[in-house]
Amino acid sequence: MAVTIKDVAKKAGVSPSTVSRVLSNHPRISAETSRKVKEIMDQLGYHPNIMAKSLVSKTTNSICIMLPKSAEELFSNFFFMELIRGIVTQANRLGFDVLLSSGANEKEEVECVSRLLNGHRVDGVILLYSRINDPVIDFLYKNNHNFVLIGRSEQYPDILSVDNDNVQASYDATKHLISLGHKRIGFVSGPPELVVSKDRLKGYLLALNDAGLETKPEWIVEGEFLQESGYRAISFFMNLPDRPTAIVLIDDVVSFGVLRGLYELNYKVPEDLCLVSFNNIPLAEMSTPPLSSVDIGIYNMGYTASGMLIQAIQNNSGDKTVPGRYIIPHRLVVRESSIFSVQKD
Amino acid sequence: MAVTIKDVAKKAGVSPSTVSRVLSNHPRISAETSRKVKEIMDQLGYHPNIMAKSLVSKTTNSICIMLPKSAEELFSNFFFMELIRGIVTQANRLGFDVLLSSGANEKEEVECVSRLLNGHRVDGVILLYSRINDPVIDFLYKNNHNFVLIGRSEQYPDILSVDNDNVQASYDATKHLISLGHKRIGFVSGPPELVVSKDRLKGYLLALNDAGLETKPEWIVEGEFLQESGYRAISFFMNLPDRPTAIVLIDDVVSFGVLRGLYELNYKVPEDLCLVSFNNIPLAEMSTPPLSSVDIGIYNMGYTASGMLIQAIQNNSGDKTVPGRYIIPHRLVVRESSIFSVQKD
DNA sequence: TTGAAAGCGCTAACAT
DNA sequence: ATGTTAGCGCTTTCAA
Repeated sequence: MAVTIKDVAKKAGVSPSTVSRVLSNHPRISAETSRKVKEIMDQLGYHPNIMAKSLVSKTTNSICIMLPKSAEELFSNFFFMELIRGIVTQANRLGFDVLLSSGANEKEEVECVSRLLNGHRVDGVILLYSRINDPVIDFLYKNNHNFVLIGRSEQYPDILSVDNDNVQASYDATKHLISLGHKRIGFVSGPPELVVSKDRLKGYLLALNDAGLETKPEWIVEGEFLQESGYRAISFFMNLPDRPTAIVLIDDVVSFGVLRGLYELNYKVPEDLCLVSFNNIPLAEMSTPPLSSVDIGIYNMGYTASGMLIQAIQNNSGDKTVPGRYIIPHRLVVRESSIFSVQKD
Repeated sequence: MAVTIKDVAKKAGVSPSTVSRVLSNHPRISAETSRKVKEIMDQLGYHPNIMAKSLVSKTTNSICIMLPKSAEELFSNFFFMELIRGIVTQANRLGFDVLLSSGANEKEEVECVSRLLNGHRVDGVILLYSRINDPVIDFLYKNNHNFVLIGRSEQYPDILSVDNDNVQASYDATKHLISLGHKRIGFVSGPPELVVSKDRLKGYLLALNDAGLETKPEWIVEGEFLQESGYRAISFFMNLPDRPTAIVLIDDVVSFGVLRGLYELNYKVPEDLCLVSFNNIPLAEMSTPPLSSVDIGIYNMGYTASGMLIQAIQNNSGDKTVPGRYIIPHRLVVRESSIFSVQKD
């Protein structure tokens, strides 16, 4: 049997409550007793039972990360790992543990957060994705749980969320290509049910409109956050009669597929086609040619989301002065994949 | 206040213990009461308090994943994300939650697992890495905790672990290059404190020896699981008077750095240098040229480790018939980066 | 088949 | 500054 607070109390000749006070650095405890109790504690190898503490304090000092139903299909792994690193780092710094969960589908996801939150297993949840019309968000919102979104919700614009200004980011990326003289610019998007796909598409269209450039439905293709998407998209694009001379891509990984496809078709980047994508993963710098990419501060998003959630949890019995929405700044990193200027035609 | 077992009991006109029995599918409970109680449960929106249950049952149905101190520096993110996916999937399937933790250094890591395990927060731990002389492993082993290692321990060969036969895998990769006629083969290793680096180096040397080929200290360089390592290594290799015509690399990501470096130096793969690396990440297939790589079944390793740990936890009060060590099979996937045969010289 | 009661390890009034 | 006491919500003998 593990050593409990009572064992420590007995051996130290004090009451259990005194030991408890020492544990939580209660102000009104004599330095002497504190020292003695602490000594006995590690003499006995005492470790507080976290479950017992949680039971009475009604707080778990834990948060939960919900992975999307099929992380492997939707996103580049890099994105998630980086987000998670940020979340875990900040949570640990603030004395919180992090639980990782996922469901096979939306129903399971709801059941999962419900079990965890209502079962007092965790104090709050971070969703790593923002889907349009998400039942998980509905559940969390309606039951007044603590949660923060990576991204944003269209239905509930005021909920806690950490996001980029994806419209602006995409606008910037597109603008960059326009400034190089490109007139025909394509867009490879992500899954349409994700808010981020929608926002980036919007920014792209806005930039073209502002520049008075033509937009064509066939210059926009939807895909996933996978190389295959880029690979497929490119054979489509390059066969168009009026093919784009540059494209904006939802994710660096998609660019890799494009690069591969272009190589096989014997096209050169940036001479035949300029590329700008999002996320700026480390590999972007090392590809041939190095990829222009919008750095969106993924780690920072995770870190910030984690801090926001924990602040919300701790403020919960007080005033609700937590800001609703936090925008992580983005930064376009121009590399070789987009340094080719188009000749006047 | 949340609804408790008592509220359900009162409303159903039974005792709390009956409700508890319904919850755990106790055999001796009438179908009628069970039905009625369950009805009341979701009528009231009852959710069992996981902490309270843990406190009395002395089991948490949770395991913990320890991330290495600086995941970002040591390994490709892909590797970890894939491992984690496997662990979480299997754990959830078996009704376990997964906690994610990390420490800034080895001391913090020990403190962390100690707090979690001794504090009855989790029932067991999975270590995602195998370092030589690891104090975390010491701690876990000496305190008789439930844990499994991804990799293996040299000090404690009998502990639960999931691993590849890395010596053989590296032997196979090297043998493949030898069979193409290469006589001068280099090796880019990982951090020397990792067991996996040691094992793969061993397999490489073994293959060269078995083939009666020369080995040279300058054909072996140590690095990290980063592109930069490959990038640096290659400028070193290519300046050697008797430079290798092929290299084995510890990780695909390192190969990407090599590819970039070779491109800048105006060398061609596989004509000037053949490459084989480990892990077979999705990008390996999409690089130019596609990379030959040893698939080590990362997801499977995580999945298996998770299952083993949970089995160990559940068997703990019974017989110790859990197998100590599980080897995940590997498979060399040959692609363009290594299809060039050397001419007889 | 069900109920009563004790207790898991801890905290937090309320005393002193 | 410290002790006493009463639970937190659940499971589990023991009795009925």
